Amino acid sequence: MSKPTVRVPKDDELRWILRRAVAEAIPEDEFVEALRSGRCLRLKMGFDPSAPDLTIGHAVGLRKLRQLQELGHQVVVIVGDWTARIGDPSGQSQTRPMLTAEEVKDNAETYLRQFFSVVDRKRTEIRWQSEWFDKFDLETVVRLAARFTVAQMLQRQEYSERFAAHKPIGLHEFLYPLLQAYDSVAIEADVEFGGTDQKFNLLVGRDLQEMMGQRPQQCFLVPLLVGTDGKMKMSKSLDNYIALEDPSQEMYGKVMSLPDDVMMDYYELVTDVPDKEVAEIGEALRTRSVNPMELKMRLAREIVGQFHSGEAAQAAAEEFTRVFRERELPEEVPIEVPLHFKGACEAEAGIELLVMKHLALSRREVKRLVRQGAIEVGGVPVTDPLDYPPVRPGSIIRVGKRRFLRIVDADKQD
RNA sequence: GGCGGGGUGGGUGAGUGGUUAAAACCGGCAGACUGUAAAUCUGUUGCCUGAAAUGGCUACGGAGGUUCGAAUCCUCCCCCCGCCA
Repeated sequence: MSKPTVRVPKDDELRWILRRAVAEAIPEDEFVEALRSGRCLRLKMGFDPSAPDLTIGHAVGLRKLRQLQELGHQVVVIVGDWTARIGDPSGQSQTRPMLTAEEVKDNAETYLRQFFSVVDRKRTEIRWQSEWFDKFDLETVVRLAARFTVAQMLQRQEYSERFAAHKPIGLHEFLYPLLQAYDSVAIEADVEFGGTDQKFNLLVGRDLQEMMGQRPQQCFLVPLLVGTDGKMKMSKSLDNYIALEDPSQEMYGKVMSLPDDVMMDYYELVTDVPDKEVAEIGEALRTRSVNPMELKMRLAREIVGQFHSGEAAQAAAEEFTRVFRERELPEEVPIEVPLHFKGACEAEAGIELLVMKHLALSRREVKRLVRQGAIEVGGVPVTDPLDYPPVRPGSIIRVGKRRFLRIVDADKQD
């Protein structure tokens, strides 16, 4: 493996790396020194292949990795195929079902595909925990566990909170930080990356390396991105996330659905809009000198542009305006419903259709929607649950603001 | 091992024999308004049938039982939490 040459960042670049979208670097002076040393750093980032969808919340950390790669540093991504079996004890973590080897492999693949949409694959080493943990025997595990105390574990907020709230803490959960820490030893990490919720785990890694005679890693913590609900951290389980692989249209819409007052977090954490400009936008928002919608549209374009393309962002913006501001029909309605017209030019389309196509959960819900005036067929609002206007091939059924269905002639399909 | 507390709808959580498909809040959905899928306001929010209903079905950890009737009472089981050991 050829040693990549490492570039030492200038002051303004260093400031960007260290200040923008960063919660904490521990210890910061060590980290700065490391960057200035010209040494190629091994940047560790681990993940559990249990829920493989990456969100733009994850992108905050990945973008940092990318920045450092640009300087020539080496990323080491660790597939947590062992820790995935334990489940990171975040908040209300339930016991997760054990994944089969096959599922883990699939999930890891999916994860990495998304990971490399931000991180440079060429400067990344992929390692699996099983490389070292498969060789562990009970004695090794016991010795590892013996290095830490319960009191130390209870320092972690998640544990202490659960403990205080009389919520169960499985013994094996204490193993989680230990395994993650050992990863750092196994790959001789220089810096480990994670969200602020990972602080404890990363610090355990730092301690363990030192105990085992290695140079202790620095911990680089990025802020957690708040979810689209504007309250909780973005996560798949809370269903308040924007996935890296969300289609451009949906990604755009989800950004537009952010509460106005979390926009600035997004500007700072997931865009490269320069600090000065971000500050100006923040000011405009505070003084209400600009319609917040304008600022949010800019944000949505930045984000879609980054994870898709400029053209996709442009198209999404136009489509958004058409559908939501002008309440016109979208350019394309992806859900098609083949109906048999049998030569006739019109046909009946009942409520079953909407249920079948998952535009509603039950027939009951459809009736409710009708009562609320949410359904229109071919531009005509449905007012009577019993009386649906007839449809023609090409008719569009609209449910609420954003659910659409297009009727096609089944007999003319192949 | 001993004693005590607890398991309710997507979430939090009230409810101790009928008026309870189950308060309240959150979330979800819809409508109005807005140059945002923002905010705000209003409505709605188990399923099936029905024009509608004082119609049916499913539901309060699990299995049985008492009763005309049970989320509510009894028995056994499973799980969680605390204190003591």
